[in-house]
Amino acid sequence: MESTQVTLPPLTPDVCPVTQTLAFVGSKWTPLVIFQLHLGARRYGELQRAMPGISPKTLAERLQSLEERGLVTRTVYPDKPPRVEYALTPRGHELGDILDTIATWATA
Amino acid sequence: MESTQVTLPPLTPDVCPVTQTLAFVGSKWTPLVIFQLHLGARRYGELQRAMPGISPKTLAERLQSLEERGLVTRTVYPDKPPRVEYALTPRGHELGDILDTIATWATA
DNA sequence: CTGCATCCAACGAGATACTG
DNA sequence: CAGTATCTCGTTGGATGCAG
Repeated sequence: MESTQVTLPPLTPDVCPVTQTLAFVGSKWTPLVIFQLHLGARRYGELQRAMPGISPKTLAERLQSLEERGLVTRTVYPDKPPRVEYALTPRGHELGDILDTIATWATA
Repeated sequence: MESTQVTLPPLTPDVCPVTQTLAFVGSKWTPLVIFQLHLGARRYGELQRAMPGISPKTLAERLQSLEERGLVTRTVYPDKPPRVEYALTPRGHELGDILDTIATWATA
């Protein structure tokens, strides 16, 4: 082969899949949310307590974005009081693995 | 082994190496700059032409940040007119490889 | 050619209070 | 418990003009 065939993106940020991915996971708190869920399913309140300083608004936003992108599932158990559990999808765990790689690189 | 040993980060964004890395590469145009340099050394003007729409200010900012973090080298050839060449360091190429991985994941 | 200085508009994210 | 609604502020990045 002549080049390593990585589906070379067009050169504007809006249409580059890598740029879009990184802009998304680069938003504040997102990596930590993924890390938490990579360890296992978590409830809303657990996540909030695990990440001191995150606002409810931001946490909800992150979880919704992740759900829209098919990276997490949201499961509602109609208990009383209500219980909602978040978990990574297989594709979300793949991303979690990539974050692990970055962690290794960043701390080397 | 019991867990995959990834030096679990503290749970606030400011001190998480992964968060810092992703916030940085997630800034606009940065992935594309790295991509370009991952293919080979480039001059300032070449980069600007390769990425239509990037402003000189932003390009300069990105290159300086990358240099400060030890990911690119800046070489000045005292020609007339002046010529400046940018290239990835070994560590920069490692990051480039990670971006390739993300590209594969993102386009799968 | 390779940048730096300035000004400005847009977006992201925190604080806080309130609801199903 | 699990969010939503506002409001506000800081930062990012684009446009432009000037300098070495």
